[in-house]
Amino acid sequence: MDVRDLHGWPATAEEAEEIQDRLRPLLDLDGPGPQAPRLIAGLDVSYEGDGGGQGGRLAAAVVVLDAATLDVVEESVVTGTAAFPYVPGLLAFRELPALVEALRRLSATPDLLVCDGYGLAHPRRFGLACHLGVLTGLPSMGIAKTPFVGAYDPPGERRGDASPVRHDGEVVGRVLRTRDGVKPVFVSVGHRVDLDTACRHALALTPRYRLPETTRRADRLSRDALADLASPA
DNA sequence: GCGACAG
DNA sequence: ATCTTGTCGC
Repeated sequence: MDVRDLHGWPATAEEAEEIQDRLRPLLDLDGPGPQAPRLIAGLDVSYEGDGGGQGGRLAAAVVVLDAATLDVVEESVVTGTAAFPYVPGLLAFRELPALVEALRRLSATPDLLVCDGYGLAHPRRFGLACHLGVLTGLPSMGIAKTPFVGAYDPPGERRGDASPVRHDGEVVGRVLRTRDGVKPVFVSVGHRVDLDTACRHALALTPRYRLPETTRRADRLSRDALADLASPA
């Protein structure tokens, strides 16, 4: 049983957008959110072949880290198929079923979910991080590698420097420099956490590299799972 | 009307 | 996301 059986699944972009509009009011944006989480989960999905259409093979990974040491506490990875074609703004409908299943197989309950992509900084204010937060009830946030919606001024060159991302007259996220002189990342809240707290977690998760350890670990795990699919050990 | 467009 | 060679820098 997966999320598609619970509420059906959109067959068209219009239906998908309706679902986002219907779930958005369920978001908790009051914050501040977890200040000292013990377990932080990273989520990522890898695709096989041309990862643009629907039905292609994929691997969804969740890696739970000890927030204090960034050591891996638990891993979960599932293979499946893309549940929707890639459409900017509708990424969640592609990856949600596999990600939710991977989360379901976890024995630990994370205090925070860190997604590879956006939360509130989304055309309809309901990116993947928001959707996962509402479905699980867990605090969630997104860290994306490239710009999507909104305008911003380039942040300063030092780690920790940041500037707001504005869209339709609202601050929907923050461009954050996680390493000195390296291209910044885009942080936005998902559910039950505020932007300041999300950025603090983003910095805590990047002691060495531009991308957070959560997504680095989940990316490697999902990639390896796909490789094993092609040529099992 | 014409581009741009998370992963 | 994935497909791919070489190249610059620590």
